[in-house]
Amino acid sequence: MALVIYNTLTRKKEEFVPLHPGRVHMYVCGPTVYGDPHIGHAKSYISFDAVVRWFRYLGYRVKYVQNITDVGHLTDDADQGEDKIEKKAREEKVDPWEIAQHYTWSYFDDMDALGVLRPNISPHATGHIIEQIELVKKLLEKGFAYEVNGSVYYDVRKFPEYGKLSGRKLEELEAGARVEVNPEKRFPLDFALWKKAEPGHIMKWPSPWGEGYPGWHIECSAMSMKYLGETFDIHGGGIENAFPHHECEIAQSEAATGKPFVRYWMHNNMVTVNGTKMGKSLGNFVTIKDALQKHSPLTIRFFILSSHYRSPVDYSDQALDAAEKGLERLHNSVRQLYRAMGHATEVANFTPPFSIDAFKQRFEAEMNDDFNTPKAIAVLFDLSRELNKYINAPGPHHLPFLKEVEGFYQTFANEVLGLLPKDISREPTAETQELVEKLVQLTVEVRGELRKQKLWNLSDKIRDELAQLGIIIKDRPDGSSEWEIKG
RNA sequence: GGCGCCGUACCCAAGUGGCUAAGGGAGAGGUCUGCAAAACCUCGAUUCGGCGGUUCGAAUCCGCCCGGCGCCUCCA
Repeated sequence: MALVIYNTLTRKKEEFVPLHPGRVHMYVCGPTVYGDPHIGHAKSYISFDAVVRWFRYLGYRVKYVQNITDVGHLTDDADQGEDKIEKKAREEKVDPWEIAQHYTWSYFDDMDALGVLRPNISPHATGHIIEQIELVKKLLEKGFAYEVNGSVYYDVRKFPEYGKLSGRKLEELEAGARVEVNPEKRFPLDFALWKKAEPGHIMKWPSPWGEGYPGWHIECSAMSMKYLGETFDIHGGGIENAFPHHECEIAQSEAATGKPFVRYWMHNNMVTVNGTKMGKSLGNFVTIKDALQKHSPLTIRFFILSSHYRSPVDYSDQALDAAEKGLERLHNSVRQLYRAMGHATEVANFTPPFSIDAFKQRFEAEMNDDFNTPKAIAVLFDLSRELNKYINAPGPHHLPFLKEVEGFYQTFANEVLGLLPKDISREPTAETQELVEKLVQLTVEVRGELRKQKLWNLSDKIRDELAQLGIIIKDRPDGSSEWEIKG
């Protein structure tokens, strides 16, 4: 079954055909590192993480590039105002390079915690000044840009296709323009490729036009084409960046190379709070670090993947609590599977109680339909229901079959969606863990004796105290007990 | 004002022309249990914001209306 992707450029789902067979070249706009990442970032990068993981499952060799914007992103309207990183640096009374470094690490810390695989290349804008200058020079040579007083602007009227991604026309944009026009611009919608550094500006570089710094949009064109080629497969990012950021990237890149820039544009929708967009400038954001105080990383990941990447999702603690319970249900099922594998055998004349292959096909079909993670998750729940029924039925259970089911969970729940805890199989990782298990086992056995003697007060006390330590005891009908450590 | 999206059970959330409208949470009843937890079984939208229209057939297409949101200025 073919993979189809919703392409913002055509507003249709299209079959994915890679430019180079067997390979996917993909670029996703990374963060501007002037603050701790929030749940909105989590949605974007978890969504594209699932996309990358799915391509890898399908056998593609993925080259995933995600930039770090550490210069050039201005605070206000188009090409006015202050550099966001310099502003933050002034507020915190440190230099801008420290700000960029600090929040870059903060970003990766949070992504690591959420199980987001690192990109293959994480280029920094400040590390690619030369490439950006070269691109600006090329645009000047080709007549798509003009220099005014040490700054260089892109002449959007020279690029007739400007607006093709976001479905806008220049006249409409001009009419709706709400910001004061920079007098250096020939046309209100022209945008900065290079900005002259005003006195006191710290992050600046020499250029053919004097000391200055690159505009925001140019970095993505320069870096994506450097690492992925002048035409590449997929460019992703938040929907709010479709215009103007991605529109400008297209204009710059296609004007410079004369070739199509990107084949498939993918945009994730946003996270809302009480129905309103979560955004840095709105101040209604919840940082990932804050969220992790209340919810586990897997819960956040599960919550994000439970809605489609192109749909908005409303963040609330209640919603996260519900997600946590749902995810726990899934985990219980997998834990039960590992427990059952411990005493399963070969069953003669075994008839499978359900078809694993059918589940696999369903899962693949859902993911191939524009990465429909909510439906893929529903498939996991359906499998868990079937598996629970089988395991709860009188044994013995067929080990090869259970192993196949395990393979399913490992492949799809773990490798593709990243939703299983590392220790889900409860394999002891160290002697100490073994010792803990033996001690708990001993305690549980003693409690079993107490229960036989109907010393309920004492046995309940042991159960409650162990629960306080995170060890949950579950008594079975036949008088034996199971236990597990809750993370 | 321009462009675009959404409105599905108590909550979250799939489904975009045709089998019984996924899945999760919460809830109710049941099995099991000394109790509890977990697990399992059963129940829950004759209906998809409203009103019209197209069609043999629509939650799905078209029109209007109501409500919410996004982009058009920085934001994943």
